[in-house]
Amino acid sequence: MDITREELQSRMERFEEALRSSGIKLTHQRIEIFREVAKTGDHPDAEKIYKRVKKRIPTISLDTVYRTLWMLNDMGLITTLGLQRGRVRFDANVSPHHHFVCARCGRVGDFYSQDFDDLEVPEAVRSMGDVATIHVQFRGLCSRCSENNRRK
Amino acid sequence: MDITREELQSRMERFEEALRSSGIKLTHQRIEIFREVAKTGDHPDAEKIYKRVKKRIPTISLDTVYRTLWMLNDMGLITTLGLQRGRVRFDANVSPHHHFVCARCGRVGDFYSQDFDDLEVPEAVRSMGDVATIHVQFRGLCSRCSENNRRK
DNA sequence: TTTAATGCAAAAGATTTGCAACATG
DNA sequence: CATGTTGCAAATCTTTTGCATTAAA
Repeated sequence: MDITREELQSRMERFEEALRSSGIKLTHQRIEIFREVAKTGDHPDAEKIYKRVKKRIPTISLDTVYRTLWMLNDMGLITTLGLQRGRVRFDANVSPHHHFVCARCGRVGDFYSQDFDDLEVPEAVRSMGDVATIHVQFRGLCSRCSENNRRK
Repeated sequence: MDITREELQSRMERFEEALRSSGIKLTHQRIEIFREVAKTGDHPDAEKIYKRVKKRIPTISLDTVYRTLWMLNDMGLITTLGLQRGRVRFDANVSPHHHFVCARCGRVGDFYSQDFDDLEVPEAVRSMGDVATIHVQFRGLCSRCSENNRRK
């Protein structure tokens, strides 16, 4: 589930502009780390991103990957999903979208729905704070896992 | 945000029955660990649960807490939320409900909504797998954090 | 009594930090 | 050139595991 060339281009531009306007340096490693998260539709964890970037920057270190990912998260350029035991996964798709998560293997599928984006915020929630984003998550067995199930 | 005496009672009974019918032993520590998660409306992590149970069972060990929590999760008696960096939180409220999460401090508020429980599963999701649960999550600044903000 | 569960200590895994060397603006 | 950023190594924090001991059924 990869992203189009145009979408990637536009994410990269948004990223470079955001860093520049915050006075944060555009380093080689930051660019490659963001590109790696931005170009894929899967939701990699820090280790996976590290391995992929390492192919292009062999001297990069895992802690730089972490530092960069959390910085990008704090700037709102990527988001995190906490879906598996003790491991955070990152998502460069910051446009409103929703997820299907496989309860067995952790596989995540994105989907879009204007109806879900526009869901009304209940009164009970408004009293808790200012809502910025809404996110709907379905859980269940993905088709691959339920096939494996049947075969047993 | 604590639970009524009746609700706690009913959760405890469901728990004991579930273990008994699976042939899993009802140990002192399992009972106290479950009670601790069941009786609170906050969404504690393993460490917090450990500290609380330790007051009543001073010799309990952290690994027993972990083992028990994951077992309860696998049995569907509690669920997990992955909301903070590298730390899993547990929730004994398994009836359908939804969350407001503070983007800054991680505070979680529960709310109920029949409308959200009944949201229609889009075609795009049905093709990914069999949906078992739906969960809507709002993110934003909680009222406490936005007050602190204003004061600065 | 039998078998599963616990506690301990140690390991493993994930993430963070201090600091000297280095690259960007 | 000044300052922010990196890589390294070590530290820290969270979670898991092996094994002898203990307790539930």
